[in-house]
Amino acid sequence: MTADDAARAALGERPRKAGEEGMSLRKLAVAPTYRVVAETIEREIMEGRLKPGDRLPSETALADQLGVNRSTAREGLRLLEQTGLVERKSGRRLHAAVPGHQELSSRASRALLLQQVTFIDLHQLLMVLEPSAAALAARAIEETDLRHLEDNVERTEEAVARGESVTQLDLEFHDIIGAAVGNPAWLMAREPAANLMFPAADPMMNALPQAPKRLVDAHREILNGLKRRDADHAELWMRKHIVDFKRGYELAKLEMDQPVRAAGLWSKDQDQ
Amino acid sequence: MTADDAARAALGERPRKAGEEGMSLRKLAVAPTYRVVAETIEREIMEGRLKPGDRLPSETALADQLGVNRSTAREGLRLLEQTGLVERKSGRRLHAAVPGHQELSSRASRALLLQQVTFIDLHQLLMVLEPSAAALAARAIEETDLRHLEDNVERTEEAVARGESVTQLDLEFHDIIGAAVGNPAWLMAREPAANLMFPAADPMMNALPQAPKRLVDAHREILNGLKRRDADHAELWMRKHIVDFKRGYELAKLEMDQPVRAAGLWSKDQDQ
DNA sequence: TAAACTCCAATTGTCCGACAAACGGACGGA
DNA sequence: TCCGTCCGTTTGTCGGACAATTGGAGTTTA
Repeated sequence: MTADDAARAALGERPRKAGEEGMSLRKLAVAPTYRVVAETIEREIMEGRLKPGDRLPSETALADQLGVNRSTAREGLRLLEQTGLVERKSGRRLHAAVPGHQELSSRASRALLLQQVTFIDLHQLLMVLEPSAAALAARAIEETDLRHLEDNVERTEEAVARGESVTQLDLEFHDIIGAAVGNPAWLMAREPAANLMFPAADPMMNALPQAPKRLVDAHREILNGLKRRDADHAELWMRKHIVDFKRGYELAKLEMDQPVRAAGLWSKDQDQ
Repeated sequence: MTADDAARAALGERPRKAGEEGMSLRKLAVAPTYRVVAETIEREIMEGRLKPGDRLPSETALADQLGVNRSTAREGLRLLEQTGLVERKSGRRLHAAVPGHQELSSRASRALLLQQVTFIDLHQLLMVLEPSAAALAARAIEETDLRHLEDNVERTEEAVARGESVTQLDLEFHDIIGAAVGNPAWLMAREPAANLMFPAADPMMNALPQAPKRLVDAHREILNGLKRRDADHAELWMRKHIVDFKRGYELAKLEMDQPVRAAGLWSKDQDQ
């Protein structure tokens, strides 16, 4: 019995010996052991036997339990590490975790880039999502988020006055509203597109002198709506605001149906 | 010079010797080499030096080029493998690839489950997305997709007649429309939620005898709208349809504000 | 000439063993 | 009780090894 077989036995699989007598063509579609390892641990987490926050066994212990070599176990852990199902607390030890929307949406954004998503695509989606987000947020938003927005708008005004770029602050403004909806699914739906579209508007801001001012005004109105819990007002101005993005893009004569290019922030998100 | 240092040198990093004289507190946040490997290859792909479909170097070649051990290179590859940036063509060899929305959205769905997303959350999002999808699809949908929808509706009618479950077909119907929008960002926004909500409606279908019939009727009307390129009609009926989901859930006295549980299809997507 | 077969080198999956560095605690002293 | 030191653990990385599988090159056959 090879160690390979031992591993599969321990994991509840069947050995994949090729030359057995009287066998009926088993052995198809046996996943590599490292993937079986990852799936095993994933199942432990998804089915609640490992709760978020729990420490995972050490690599050696894990390899031992599963009956595989430590290298193999490690490869399985790498798979999970990328998924976000396990994370490092304080450097070393691995803990089970629930994948945050950040990692997932940054990956999704990258995928969209590779899929040659266009400005129009992003705009089409956010044109639908953002106004509704504003309306929903008007009912659900908490005081602290309102303060964050207030603070954000003030900083944006200062940035405009100083002639600095406002894209980052713009992104932040919309993120806060997205989060204020209080719906994890909503966050996940909007974030990949938002992360690409708002930064993609940067060239437009540079080309049109009046654009940043219009942006702040719109943000201000949206914020007013939210503060008054006036869903219609917030939604209306959000819609105007998003429409403005496209109009600005046209005025600046930027190509809307070309694949968007990665904005500057795309190499720094590697660390997490 | 340890091999570790060699690796970092080859990868353009700086060594992380601890006891250098006159150093100014470097060495913080040096990522493990396997991650550097992954990021390096990822950059090759994102910046177009490795185009989708290209074969990656063999593990040994890769390890050699980067000056790291094969085991380390492998761990880096595992990270990418999960991301979907590399995939196996015909079993063995690795090729660069663009992550498909399927892998990403199944991961996202799993994350939503762990984040305790509720039926209300999912419904709130799809209530906004699906009607617009219908309207947009009415303008963009192609003949072949219309045929797929026609086929889908017929199969759904048969399933209803036979008293079989229609959830899978329902999901498929909405997926086709989502795809017909012709917007990768749209797909990514709706799919994670759709994959959870439509199956979550299964218990409701069982509890309410008239529900499947209403579902088919709505699908039929939506399809009619799409065929006539009548965006308003398609959107209207889609809205009714999605509203019905919630109403059905209420009638069936199912808990809408409890975390949705994984539907059956959650263990089969492991193979890809 | 095209299709089928054979065989080998290349590649992957897995294992074994080893070691330095960093971390986490236990332990003992102030 | 607080703090610094010491030691066992754990992780990151390396080297080498081997069986199974595969992609092709080269050869035979239809």
